Amino acid sequence: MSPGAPAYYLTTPIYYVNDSPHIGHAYTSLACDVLARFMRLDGHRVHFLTGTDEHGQKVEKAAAAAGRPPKEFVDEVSQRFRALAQTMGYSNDDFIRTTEPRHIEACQQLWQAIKANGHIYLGKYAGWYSVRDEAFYAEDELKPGPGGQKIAPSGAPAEWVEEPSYFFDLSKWQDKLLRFYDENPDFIAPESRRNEVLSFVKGGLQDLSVSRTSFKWGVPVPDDPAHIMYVWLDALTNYITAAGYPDTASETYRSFWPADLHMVGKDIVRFHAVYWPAFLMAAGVAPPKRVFAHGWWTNEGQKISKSLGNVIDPVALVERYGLDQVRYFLLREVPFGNDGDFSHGAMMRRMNAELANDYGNLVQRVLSMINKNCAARMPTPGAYAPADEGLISASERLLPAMRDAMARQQFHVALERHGEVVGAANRYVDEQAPWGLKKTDPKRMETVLYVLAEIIRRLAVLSQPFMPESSAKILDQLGVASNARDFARAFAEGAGLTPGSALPAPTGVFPRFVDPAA
RNA sequence: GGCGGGGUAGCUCAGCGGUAGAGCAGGGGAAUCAUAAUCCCUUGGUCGGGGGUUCAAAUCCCUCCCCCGCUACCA
Repeated sequence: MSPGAPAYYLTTPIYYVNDSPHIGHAYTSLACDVLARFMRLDGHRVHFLTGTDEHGQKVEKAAAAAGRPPKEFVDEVSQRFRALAQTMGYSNDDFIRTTEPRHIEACQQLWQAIKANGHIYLGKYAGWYSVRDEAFYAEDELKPGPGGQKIAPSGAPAEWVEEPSYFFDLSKWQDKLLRFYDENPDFIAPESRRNEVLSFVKGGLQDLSVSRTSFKWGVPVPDDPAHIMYVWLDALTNYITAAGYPDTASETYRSFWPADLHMVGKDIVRFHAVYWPAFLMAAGVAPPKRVFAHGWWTNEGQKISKSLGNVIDPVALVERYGLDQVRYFLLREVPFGNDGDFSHGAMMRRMNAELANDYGNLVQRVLSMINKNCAARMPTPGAYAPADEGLISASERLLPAMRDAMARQQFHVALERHGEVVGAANRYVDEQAPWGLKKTDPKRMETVLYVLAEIIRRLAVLSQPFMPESSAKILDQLGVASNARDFARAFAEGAGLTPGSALPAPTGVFPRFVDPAA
């Protein structure tokens, strides 16, 4: 990638090490991975970041329960997320851990910048706390219990506690945030989430407690090590840590910050779209360009929960259906941003109808005709007929169409456009009936098969971000050089397939799923 | 309660002032190169209920009924 190429920085949230990796994690990272691959192929210098959030009381307790020092404990459990990245084929450029020195330094520097600007003050954090739930509750959430006790919604007793805490003066940021949203209408997507954030901020903001003294496992507050930084100030900072902060003069920082996109689940929009830009503005750091909040999955129509025991393990899906098939399904099935339902039936329909029957079979029927009728060599085209031109031009319009969809994170639209060209190509095969031309007009047959091979080349180039392995197999079978698969080269003048070049025997790329139960 | 989104064919959804659309599922046919894949045609809806505006309303207004999200400091 040339040094002058435009930079593109995108992030997943850092995943809490105490969780087991599930489909939610896989989904967020997958969306980023596909976008990262797309942008790389489209000539960008991409920095794709993911990682783990390793601090907090729960981790401290879990480590203690396991009888291990916290650091040793997180070294082990964070490995599960790196393994997931491996299994799912993610192309992240960095994997950040909040326990790394670079991150601790960045957090403390950011804290000092915010404090130096007068936005952090020492106060007292007071509230109704339930030890059993490890959570604070608002007055109106509590019910009166026996003996004047306050009872939390969970049924656990709550007690009034006070502890010294540093506060961030979030209450002063309402107007600035609203102006920021107004000036950056694309900052929060989709629209529905933007509305929610706007109404939340318009409703008024309270100062935010940003330190704790009740546990130790976290980033120490500069000049007051009795406090550790609380939750989001620590976690969110990872995005600038990985860009090189506090070294704002570094090449990395100047290229990649502000980030182009923070991909998040809908449950954590507020932290990313309200607190984070406020923290950064308070420190004099530019806020990110965009936050996209995607939806959640249900399992066969059921809400997913640990207690129901219907958590979806992405690794098991990949073993059952195949990596590219799962990648395709997750991004094709649901308008990105909406909630979606994962079901075996839907998975099977997509992978059989759209991948095996439409796309895979298109490739297979064309390659085997070439193999059998053109002596396993790329056919030589004659002059193009209007039908040929029509199909070629449809494939040329596909890149800009997909680029536009990807810029808006509308993965399903990108795949839909791709599928439309697959459909057009299948219709073209039937209309041209090259098997009939074999006897009547072999020159024409060669032209038709060449046009089809060209269309397949472009389709495979464009499906690489979504289905890297399968697309590579197709491009290999067409004899496309591995350095000719980026968009600029693949769509350049004269980038077409070489007539007469020898081709390997075709092998199927998208197997049909046969249900053993059926 | 407040704010926001939604209720359209069996399913998932698009349409948002001009006499109802797509994909899948269902039915019929063509073709036979191919992973029994492909292609063509087709059944199917009083567009949540009621009222109103308009020459004309899924589409605008009013009202009622349902569903979902947000309504702050576990991540």
